[in-house]
Amino acid sequence: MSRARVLVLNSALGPLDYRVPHGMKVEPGSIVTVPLGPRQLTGVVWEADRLPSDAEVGDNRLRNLLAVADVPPLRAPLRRLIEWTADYYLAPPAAVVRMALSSTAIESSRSVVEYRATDRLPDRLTSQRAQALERIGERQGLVRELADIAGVSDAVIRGLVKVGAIEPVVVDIDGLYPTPDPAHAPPPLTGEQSAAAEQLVNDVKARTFRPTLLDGVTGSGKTEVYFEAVAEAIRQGWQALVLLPEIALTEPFLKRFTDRFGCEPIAWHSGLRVTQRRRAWRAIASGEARVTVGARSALFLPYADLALIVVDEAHETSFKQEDGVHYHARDVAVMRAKFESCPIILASATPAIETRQQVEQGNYFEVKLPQRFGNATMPSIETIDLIAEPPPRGRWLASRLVAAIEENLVKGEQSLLFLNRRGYAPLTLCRTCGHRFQCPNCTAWMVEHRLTRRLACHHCGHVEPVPRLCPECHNEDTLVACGPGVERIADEVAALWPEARTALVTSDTIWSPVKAAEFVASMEAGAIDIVVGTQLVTKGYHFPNLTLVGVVDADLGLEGGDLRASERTFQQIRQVSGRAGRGEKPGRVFIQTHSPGAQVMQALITGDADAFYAAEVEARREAGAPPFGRYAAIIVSSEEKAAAHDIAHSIGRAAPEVEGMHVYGPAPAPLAMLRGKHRFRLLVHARRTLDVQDVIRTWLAKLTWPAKVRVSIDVDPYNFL
DNA sequence: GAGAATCCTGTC
DNA sequence: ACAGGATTCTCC
Repeated sequence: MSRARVLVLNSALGPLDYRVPHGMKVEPGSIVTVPLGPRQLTGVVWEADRLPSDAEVGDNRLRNLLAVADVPPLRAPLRRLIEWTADYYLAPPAAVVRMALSSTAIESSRSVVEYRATDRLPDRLTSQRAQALERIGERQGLVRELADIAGVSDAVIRGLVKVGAIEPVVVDIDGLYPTPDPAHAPPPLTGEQSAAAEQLVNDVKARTFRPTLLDGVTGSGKTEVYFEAVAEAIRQGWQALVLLPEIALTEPFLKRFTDRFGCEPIAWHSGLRVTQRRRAWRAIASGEARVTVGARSALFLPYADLALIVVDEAHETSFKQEDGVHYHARDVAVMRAKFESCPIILASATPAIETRQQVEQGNYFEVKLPQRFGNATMPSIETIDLIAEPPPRGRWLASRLVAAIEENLVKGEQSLLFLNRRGYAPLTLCRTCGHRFQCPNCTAWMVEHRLTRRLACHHCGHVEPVPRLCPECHNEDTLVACGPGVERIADEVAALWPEARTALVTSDTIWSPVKAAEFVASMEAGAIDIVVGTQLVTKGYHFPNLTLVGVVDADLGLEGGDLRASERTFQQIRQVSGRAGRGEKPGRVFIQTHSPGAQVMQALITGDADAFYAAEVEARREAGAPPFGRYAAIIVSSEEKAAAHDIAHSIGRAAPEVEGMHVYGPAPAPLAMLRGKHRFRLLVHARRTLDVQDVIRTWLAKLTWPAKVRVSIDVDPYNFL
């Protein structure tokens, strides 16, 4: 009799065995529907010897598989990647496999009914109906999606369908995507660029695992160079994947891609509608989707014939997933390339120390682009010592920076002010009694947002209106905002230059690819003089008329002092500096800091990245920090403080004595309370060669804890908060 | 992860 | 003895 081991999409469950009924054909990777008690679940058939089950179940107790999905089985390289990820990041395999399956993608129907407005208006146009029709406009989608867009209930939409103001449209989900044309508009490349491109193209042709760091200064044309490798994959009829760190970057990327290849690639991100997602998934699995661009999650899609992976802005820390499975997309991408036997390109102007180290050790190859494209030169960089020349009281821009912006306005060139802090002020307190507004769910101050007139917690999303009275001493109008956020800088800019056209760029104002596109368009049209923005503006954009960058508070990233603080500050400021002077005109950068003598600041001024990195690498080596040693965090959280505390301590007491490993804590995690849960953290530090995962696995396997306590493990943590 | 089964505890 | 609340077990 034929049995199948199935990895069901439920992290709490181990693998389950089923009987394969007569006439049904399954193989490892097949996506199946299985019965579980009274319910039905989706799962993936797996090699039984690779997924040991905790207790063998006899043949007589097996139930039949219900159905096999009409999509290609997950291929072996992806299955190995899922196993590797679960193993390395100490996550349940089911949680990883879930990232590979878009649950809606595997439904068997070939078409789906969407709805769109007609030009007929209903006889009875209620306010709800009017609102719905106005907000829906030209859009098309499922009833549920249209209702969301319109801010009305499903019933309103269904009512409009009934009276003919909205009509159904049958959408074929397997409709064809256009194929990008490698010969559409190849750009002229410099000698340096073509040499780099040729190397990468050859790697694609060879179709073997080969990781390459594409190390090019900002504005050196990295994208144009790796596009040649993408072009080769398309020419061969294979697939390519480009990973970007943020959705905000996809819009400009799509435009550049279209200019080069004549049509858009497949975009994969959280903002996709259900049908778009389903269609993209199926096209990727069938091999029809030739080039996919996406955020982290695109990494686990079931590519039929993947021949190239590009990780753009590979140094970005947002590639590290901070909830669910704590994976680092850059590292997992390398593993995927290994399992798929294809080249991978890590592109960055400021590569991470870990990546440089891999080059150093000969594990990764390196292709360098040291020159800016065309006549563009690197911007000049100077610091402004906030102690020697402080801004006027209640202001945040020093006079030298103000003067430079003034000059730029007169010349008709654009300026950018960078401050990596959303909102108006990071802390609000009462002048009379000293009361500080803290989030009720987290150990964090409430951040004032003047645009929305709210106090918001940036960790859990809790919002409350800004009160007029102090909740503590009930005095009126005694609340003061402490410190600047981007909104406050924008206020200062408006006060200094009331006639200047300014734009505020943060995740609060640019929350969709469409918004990003609007911003880019008005920048390019010259309709903006001064941009004030968070890290959202530090990368990816190319504005030739932007010639001045001011870093409002360069010390911000150094606070907290985790092991990557200096590196991150260097990368971030170097990236934002790279926005200046990308065209014909030279760029200038001003860095406001309290410690202009600090090594990071000196490295930024002189541009001597090598010396900075050498010093950082030495410091890491001495501390046994990554990449010379490893960390893993064990985070114990619970709504009950005592429960979290007790379990954390019993885990600490059970810590094994292992040569080359040390356990710190437990201690209250730096964010001792997050989203209403109390958190304690143990930090495991180990030498590089130790299999920490295995140690932690056996260590925790001996312990039990009640369901109200959650224990999560973060291997190679980035966020020490 | 959900529903059923079982275990605990306070109250009469 | 028994409600009813919390916890644990079972799904292949």
